[in-house]
Amino acid sequence: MTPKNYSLPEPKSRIFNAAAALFVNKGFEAVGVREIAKEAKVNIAMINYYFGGKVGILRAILEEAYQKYHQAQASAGDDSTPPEERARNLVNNVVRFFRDNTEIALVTFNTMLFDIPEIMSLREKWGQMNFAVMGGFFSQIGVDLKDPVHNSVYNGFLGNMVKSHFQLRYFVDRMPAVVTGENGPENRETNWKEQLSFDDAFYDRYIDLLVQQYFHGVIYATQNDKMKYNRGENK
Amino acid sequence: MTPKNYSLPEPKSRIFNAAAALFVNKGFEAVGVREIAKEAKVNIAMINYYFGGKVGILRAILEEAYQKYHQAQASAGDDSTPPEERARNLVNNVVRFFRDNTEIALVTFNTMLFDIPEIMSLREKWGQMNFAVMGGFFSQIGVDLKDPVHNSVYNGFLGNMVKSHFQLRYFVDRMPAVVTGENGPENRETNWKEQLSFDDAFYDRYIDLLVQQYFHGVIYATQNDKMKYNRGENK
DNA sequence: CCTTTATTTAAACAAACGTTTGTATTATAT
DNA sequence: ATATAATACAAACGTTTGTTTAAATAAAGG
Repeated sequence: MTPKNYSLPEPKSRIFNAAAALFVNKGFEAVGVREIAKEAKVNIAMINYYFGGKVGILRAILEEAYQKYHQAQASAGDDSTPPEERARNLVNNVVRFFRDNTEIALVTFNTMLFDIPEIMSLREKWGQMNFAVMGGFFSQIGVDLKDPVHNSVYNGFLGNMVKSHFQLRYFVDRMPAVVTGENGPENRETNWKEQLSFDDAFYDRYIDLLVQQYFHGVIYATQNDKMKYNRGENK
Repeated sequence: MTPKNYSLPEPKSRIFNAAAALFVNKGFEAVGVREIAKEAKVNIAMINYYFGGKVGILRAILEEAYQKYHQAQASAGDDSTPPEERARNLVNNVVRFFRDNTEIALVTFNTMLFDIPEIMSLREKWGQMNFAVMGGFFSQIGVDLKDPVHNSVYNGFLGNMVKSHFQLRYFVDRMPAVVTGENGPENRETNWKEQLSFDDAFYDRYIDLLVQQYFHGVIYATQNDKMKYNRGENK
């Protein structure tokens, strides 16, 4: 047996991290235990030993990510917080969450799209938790989640916006920095990448822009909806 | 050999439709050719015969969906169209596209998230086509896609918003209409579903709300961004 | 009607899948 | 030092995978 190499994390976390990276790139179903084991430098039986199997890794990733995401939502303020500040806290927390946990966050959001029998109950449970934790905030800004049209626009709005950004950033981060070949419009994203740093200054401005977009949009849109469709009252 | 049953569509379209439904529910990698063949009532070798293999079905789905999506974007107006009207046309077209092609649209958006070797070039190509077809519109509303922060918020904003709605709607459409058991907060979505019709009236109001949210948000947010960060000028 | 082409089928193939098993090795407790 | 518990390993297992092959059947063309 190979002696332990103390410069590596423990096998369990190596498996977790290797799997997260592979799942975010290829999706859960496309990644096999042999590939994970190779990436984590472990024997494949260790996946069953530490996680009870492949699905066990996914479950561990989802539960860790969701606990953090939920915490990000819940700590954005309460009903005494002014709504714009609460929106800003929320976006700031969610961005922080994605920055610190990009891979498991993306795995979680993307896994929720598909019917994976062993984790479908998590999808339903987390949908309801989102509903419950964000309810106070929506009431503050004039959004009625019991109205299906409001629900369709606003439920998950900010989470999905931030997720989309990090998904695109993840692609960009993995692109080669230098592309040999013609320097034309096709290379626009690569050129853009070379000049780009996803640093605090970037995210300060990103958060500001997103919050303004959201907050000023929602004020006007919900009032216009109320006037135009005589909707918006609690039932 | 079973005689042709003329009440069914041609085998090729049966395979396409069965695969689209399965892919949207479970994801491409989790669906096998035997499952598709069974659902389509064909022999598995026919998947190779008609589509060259499993990936060929996916490619056919993606190409059909993207051609339509691109057309929806491109036909929303041109640079002489007032920007709010153009935004409304765009959202209306995209919603129309999703309503008429829900499954292939969702398959397309969700497949783009993962590295599937045979279709990765499509992802890059379509990212650039989106960039090109939407450029005029963004200029009209004060969004500079060459600014990475603007890009991060606005590139794909409306497409992703509408996609998220249809993704959630797809889950809701597949939920049992009646849940036996306790009638409590856990059943909120089911009760909501019973009262709900995704009819033209729903989408009229949905589009209105989304366009107002977007349009009024973007006007304010880009102006605030310009003032606060001294940004926004073309370079 | 006969020939050619197109479509469908059942069987086979090689590879891959996630899990299990028994053993070896290492770590811990006394 | 010995016994027990924990960890790691290689091999095996039964099943599944997408593709291919050869033959049968149906459809089209002359």
